[in-house]
Amino acid sequence: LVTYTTLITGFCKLAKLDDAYDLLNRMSNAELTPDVVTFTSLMDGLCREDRLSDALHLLGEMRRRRCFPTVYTYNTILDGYCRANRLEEARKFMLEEMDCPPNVVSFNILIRGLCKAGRSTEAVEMVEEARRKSCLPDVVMYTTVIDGLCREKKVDEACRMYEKMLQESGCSPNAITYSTLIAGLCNAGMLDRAREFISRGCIPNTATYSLLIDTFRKAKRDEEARELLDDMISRGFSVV
RNA sequence: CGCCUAACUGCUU
Repeated sequence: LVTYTTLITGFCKLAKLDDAYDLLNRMSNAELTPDVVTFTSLMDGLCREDRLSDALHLLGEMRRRRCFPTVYTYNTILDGYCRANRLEEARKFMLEEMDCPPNVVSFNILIRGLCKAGRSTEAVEMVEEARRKSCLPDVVMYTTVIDGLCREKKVDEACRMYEKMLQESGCSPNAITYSTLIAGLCNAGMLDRAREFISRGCIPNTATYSLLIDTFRKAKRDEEARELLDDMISRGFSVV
């Protein structure tokens, strides 16, 4: 069962739904009953193909078979609503249709949906809503909101979220957080602030450095670009 | 030990 489900998950991620369904049939032929993970993976595959209504049907089908959804299953559906830009329905689903409490991933999915829809201000509010509902904001949540704010050119507010993140217990920025924030600062032309992050505690990766160096060059600040490159080398990055 | 969420890059284009 695990082997089949693992393969089905793989096909779903590769957007090879036909192959996934083939395997599902072969499972039944082998007298194996799909479990909640199998169903969740298939629903994820359907959602990624923008087939939310089929995913919802499958949810009904699994319940009919006395196979009960978990928070993973519900999160998959939530993400399906968000992909379809049906954010109000996503929210309604979370509040009314789930028979288990949402977790931090549930909120992260909705927050990402709001950000993608250019509604990052509401996303910021939802961080507090999550906290009220005992889902402590994590690094993914903060990074998502920071990215959303940056894309809407609200870079100052993004920096404020970063500061807030530092106050949060059990949550510290990682390389993705920094590359997100630094990309936002670069796009806003705030090169000096971007550079401060590098010189402080930030964990940069190659992509972050490359973007920063490139932005300095475009701003005709070759001297500083050069310094960053040296900095990069001295931190042990291999430069081609 | 198998399923859900974040930046960049690449693939699907």
